[in-house]
Amino acid sequence: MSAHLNAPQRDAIHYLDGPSLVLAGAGSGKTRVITHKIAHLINACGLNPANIAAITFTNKAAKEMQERVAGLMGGRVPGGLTVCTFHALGVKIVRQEAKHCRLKPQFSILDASDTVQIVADITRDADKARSKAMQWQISGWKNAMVTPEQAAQLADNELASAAALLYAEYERTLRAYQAVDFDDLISLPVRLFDEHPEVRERWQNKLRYLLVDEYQDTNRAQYTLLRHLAGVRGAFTAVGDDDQAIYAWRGADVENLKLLQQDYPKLKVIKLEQNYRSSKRILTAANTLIANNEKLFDKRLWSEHGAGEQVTVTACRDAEHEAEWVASKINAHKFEHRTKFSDYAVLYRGNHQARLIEQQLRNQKIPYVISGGQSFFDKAEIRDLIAYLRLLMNEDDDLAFIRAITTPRRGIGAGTLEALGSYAGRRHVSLFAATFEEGAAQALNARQLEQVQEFGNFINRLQYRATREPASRLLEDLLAAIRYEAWLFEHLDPREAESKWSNVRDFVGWLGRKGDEDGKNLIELTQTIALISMLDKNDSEFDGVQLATLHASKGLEFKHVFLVGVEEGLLPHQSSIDEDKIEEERRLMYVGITRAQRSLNITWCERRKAGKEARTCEPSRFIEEMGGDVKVNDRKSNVPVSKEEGRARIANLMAMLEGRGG
DNA sequence: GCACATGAGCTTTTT
DNA sequence: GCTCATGTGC
Repeated sequence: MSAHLNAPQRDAIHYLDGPSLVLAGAGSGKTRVITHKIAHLINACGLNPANIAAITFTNKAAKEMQERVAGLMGGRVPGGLTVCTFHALGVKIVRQEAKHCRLKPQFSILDASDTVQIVADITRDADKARSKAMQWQISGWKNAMVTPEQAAQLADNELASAAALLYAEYERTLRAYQAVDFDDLISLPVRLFDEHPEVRERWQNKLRYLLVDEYQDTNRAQYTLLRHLAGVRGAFTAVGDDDQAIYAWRGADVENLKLLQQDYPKLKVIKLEQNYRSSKRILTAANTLIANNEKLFDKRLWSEHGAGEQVTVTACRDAEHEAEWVASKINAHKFEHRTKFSDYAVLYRGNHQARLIEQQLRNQKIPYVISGGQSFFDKAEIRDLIAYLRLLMNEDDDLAFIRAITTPRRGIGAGTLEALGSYAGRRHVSLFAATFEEGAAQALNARQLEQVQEFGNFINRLQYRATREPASRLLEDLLAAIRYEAWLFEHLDPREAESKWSNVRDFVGWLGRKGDEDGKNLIELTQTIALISMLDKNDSEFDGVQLATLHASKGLEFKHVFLVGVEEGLLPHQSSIDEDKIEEERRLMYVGITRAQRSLNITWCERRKAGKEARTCEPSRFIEEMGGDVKVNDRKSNVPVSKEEGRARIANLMAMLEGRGG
């Protein structure tokens, strides 16, 4: 096993005398280092798996880490081993220590749109963009461990001052709902450990060795949490690459790399510079591009691979043609090289770009998977259902109460809710609790009271059953009781209702199976729902082209990569150009390039629709910065007229026939 | 007082 | 294309 490891990798794995930082270039085997180190700690050092935690930033990375650890450890993740995201670890801590955080263990986790709505509710401001900006500001403060009092001092513009005024009430509102936002999942444990040394010690003794993936993406709060957990022992390995820092917008600070050296003077720094992933031409393009950035640590990636295919740059007429070209190219390439669909990835800057790509892939009968998945939980029908689940778990969750009681419509509208809300506000109780108070009879008229209490009783009955019956049966009964399917078909056109209902079926089926597999009831499932992404389940088996944002692609690799929309204004994004944040965009491009093993195709559009108007685009400066060893495709051949498309269709058909025959 | 229909505006990246 | 915001009928 060790035979596959190079010298620096072995050093990184075997070094256990103190804190270490592994600077791992793209494709240099950093996941291999982390997973082998876990195996080493357990097998060679005799550490109990329950005392080890590997922390990642995304669910996807956590899942891959688990699979690879299992691969090293005889097919199973060792019992008790923690491999999860920062936020999932935060949830675990806050749930277990809920009373110290003044929360009940069944607190709700709010997502981005919930928190924006809370800000809007507090300000009674209909301007959603402004609410969003203020929530953004508050989130930034929380990530930087800035209190409401400090925020008031720091605020240097009108919006920030307004947000500072809101901040404290925002926090009070969350607590009143017995809810936390994503930022709390990090900052609450930090505060907990600040205030309760004995709790901190307990966790330090539980998690005796920490491995942190993508360290360059930690924000201040996450770093503080890491320090609390690592304590003076400093038993941790942080793995990161400053060239792949792409989360500054979320408060990540590459300075944390420097800070680590300051705070742990004995920090052992190990560099991994041999790239195992990409052919030389791709690696050279990546190196040449990233050389345009100021470097924090000097690092030079090299590879033993051959030169490989030339990187291609293709200009397309517009985004439709771009998508069409990519789809045709995949079909043709697959036929020619006898590859699998899952060997291909299409990467893009923004989620909205996925739509056109999806359309074209469907047109050309190419199977695909979209990673990211968050958007699935953002769909109205899924949020409807989650509102019920959240309410079952935590009846103080007023946001969930309002959404559930009004969806589907059951004769309760704004008027009723306003009356109930103002009564609940006077009594300082949740909407749900107010429903059953005697005083509610004065606040509401007889019909309103009856309807509201009927709903309350309905929820109570479900709650009673939720801890006693299998999740799948309860979900079925819930859907039947609220007549969700009928409601969808009554007020939407059949196609839309069909699609929404099918999403609901997917979600319910998935949740039910998960409950049965893990032996969890509905309440327990709901506790983790905000943090998991459902699309994690099927990607290993399914043969489809991978669609992902550049951010979501980090940590993954593909034989053949298509990087689309590489234009000024998109990559680098206009807002980054305006704010002079080009370097992070360049790193994003670097991440995209370094995903590719064998071939890299870059496309850009001469015209792109921005809202209604189509506007003329320039190729991204990054294309030039990659150096001259690229093949620029002739523009005429890129307009996929019927000939190209026809050829692709035939190729596709033949591939299908071939598959059927043997 | 409530539900439904139409229209406008918006899209950077994630937990 | 998809959500939210506002106006009209029951």
